[in-house]
Amino acid sequence: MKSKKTLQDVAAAAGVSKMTASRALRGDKDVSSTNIQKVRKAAREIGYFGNHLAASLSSKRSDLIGVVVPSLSNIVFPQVMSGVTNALVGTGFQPVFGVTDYDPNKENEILRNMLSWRPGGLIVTGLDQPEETRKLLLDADVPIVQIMDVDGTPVDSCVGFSHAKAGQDMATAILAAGRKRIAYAGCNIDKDTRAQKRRRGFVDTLNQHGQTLVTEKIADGLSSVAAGRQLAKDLSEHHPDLDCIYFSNDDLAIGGLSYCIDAGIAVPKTMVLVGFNGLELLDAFPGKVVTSRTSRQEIGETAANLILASLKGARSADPVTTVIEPEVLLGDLKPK
Amino acid sequence: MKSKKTLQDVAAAAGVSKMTASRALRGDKDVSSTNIQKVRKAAREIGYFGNHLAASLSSKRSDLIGVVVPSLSNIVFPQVMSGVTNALVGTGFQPVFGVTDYDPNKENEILRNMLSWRPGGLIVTGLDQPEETRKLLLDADVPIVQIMDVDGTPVDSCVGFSHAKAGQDMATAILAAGRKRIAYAGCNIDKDTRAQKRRRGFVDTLNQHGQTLVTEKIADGLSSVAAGRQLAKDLSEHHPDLDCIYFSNDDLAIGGLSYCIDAGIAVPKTMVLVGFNGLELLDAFPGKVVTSRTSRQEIGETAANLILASLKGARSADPVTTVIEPEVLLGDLKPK
DNA sequence: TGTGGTATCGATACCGGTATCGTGATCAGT
DNA sequence: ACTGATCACGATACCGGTATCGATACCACA
Repeated sequence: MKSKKTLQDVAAAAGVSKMTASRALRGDKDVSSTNIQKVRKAAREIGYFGNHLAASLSSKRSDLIGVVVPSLSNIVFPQVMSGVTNALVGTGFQPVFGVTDYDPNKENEILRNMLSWRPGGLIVTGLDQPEETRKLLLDADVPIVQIMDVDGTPVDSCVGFSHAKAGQDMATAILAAGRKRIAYAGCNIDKDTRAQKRRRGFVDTLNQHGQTLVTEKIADGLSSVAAGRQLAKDLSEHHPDLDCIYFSNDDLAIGGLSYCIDAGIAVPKTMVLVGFNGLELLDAFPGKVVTSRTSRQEIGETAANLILASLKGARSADPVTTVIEPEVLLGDLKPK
Repeated sequence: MKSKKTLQDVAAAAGVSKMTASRALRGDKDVSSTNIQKVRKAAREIGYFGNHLAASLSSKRSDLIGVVVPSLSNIVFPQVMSGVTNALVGTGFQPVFGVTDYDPNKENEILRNMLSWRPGGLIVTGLDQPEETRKLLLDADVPIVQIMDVDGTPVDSCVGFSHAKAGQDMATAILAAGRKRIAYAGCNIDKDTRAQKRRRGFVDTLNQHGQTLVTEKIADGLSSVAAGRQLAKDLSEHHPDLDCIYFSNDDLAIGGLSYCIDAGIAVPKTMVLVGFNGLELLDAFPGKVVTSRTSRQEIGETAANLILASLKGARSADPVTTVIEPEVLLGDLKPK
């Protein structure tokens, strides 16, 4: 049992040629049912499982789909990955995940590495890759789907939504609710370009209505509930007259909510807390946090399906951009 | 730029043989510094990146580390994956993730698939694989680390903690706090064997102290905040005299907390809510939920490092079992 | 000058599959 | 019985690298 079994061993055990064994195991045509049985039996008995390395090298294609996400510290990207995985189940394709930590250099390195495995396709988060990485993708000659954003020029296909618009829509909703003393609270701002786009959309819309942010505060490190709690504390202590905090995501907003609850600040009456993503977690606080619900699973599934379609369609299908619009959830916040 | 560049192309461009180019790019010995420069330059200029398929096939080893987790719907396993990724950064090894959805058949299939890529090592969640899968792993001849559990017999090495003991410890703590009317609330019970082990440890310890569960309730589907909220509602409506609910994890417990807050039930005074994992999310509710803090990142990192050590040590190192004990966090619960 | 050692390189043989094409056998139709 | 088509199968040539070993050049030293 120790020695690696090769197709040759299976063939020998089944009394046929390597080629026939190969065909039989892959369900190719041109094999008699007798031999199919024999080969399958032999493979099972000697404990054979294929060698994807050799198979992919020989056939010049692999059934790997590379998926590159910036972070695992927040449930959002695991959910995207989950969507990809679901869409790929039963197709014979297997996802391979890479994590960039929002580092463009690491992203480039990961993509190079993935491409060297000759994947069937690539799913990459975001549209804002540096020029060098972009070129890498353009030259790659595999279907590529960029996800989670549509504000920019995709390399190939694209599934997501406009963060700029999400920020604008939220600002409109907040203004409609009559809020005037608004702060921004974020994390990791220079690295997460999508959060930046939301912020910009939000601020621009405020400005267009003659308003400005009262203040803003950016915490170091990754977003977390604890960071949000601290941000809310700092902001409301320095600016007791705030009536709304726009957080860069739900994790922070929930931290803010936890602070407000403890500090006896009425939410959303006295203070509106705005997040982003619409995490299921918010079910624990019905109506409290204003947010935009994004469909992470659906984005992952759609991206994977685009890859599959493009792979099935032999020649590279035309690039598609699919927008999966977030839904603004106002919760208990009633427009005046 | 379109045509795939091969090592041969690089060699030609650099005016050396394929073999010299190969050595130069891998930093092997026996290459003059002149040629190293020439080859590197040529590779950069024609946009060459290697072919891991060919390299791994030829060298009979790949730098892939397979990581199999049961779920992505909860932040716990992404954090483990994150730990693995961190430990692997800069080592030249790349993690490949698979998700089983707690389905043993899917797990077997994923493992077969991974093994067919001849990975350098395998990290697998849990010790309770069916016999057939266990045999697959035993015959695999790659370093294997099973994680998140130590209650059982590992195939090779193992990193985690005893869920039975975690359940026992928690029961001891709850009894010490004087709680007598205790319910169990879980999800997905038949599939998550580790949650089962905790439950059993918990119940056994209650019994040893002459107590029994007042009731228990299992929700269908995956654990979630919403499910926990509903479980808490059902349990406390049917059993108004409960003074403690032992949830199978923190997600459910937080849902329970959210119900209690809305229902005006004092936590932990009137009702003790117990979870498991010690998610960072609990920072939003300081002191409210009793839980056991597990070190997911650390488990992932340790597992990856074990694989690396075993790979570096040429011959398979002796199996190691590393216990990373969870810490019981009682929060505001004071023993009477 | 002869000898041995070291540094550098290339020819060749694989790694374990798959693509391709050719061969013999079987069978229907005339 | 002969022809052409279809079926089943195997021999052979790769896929794009790496391992191995032998060849060459250069140098130190006897």
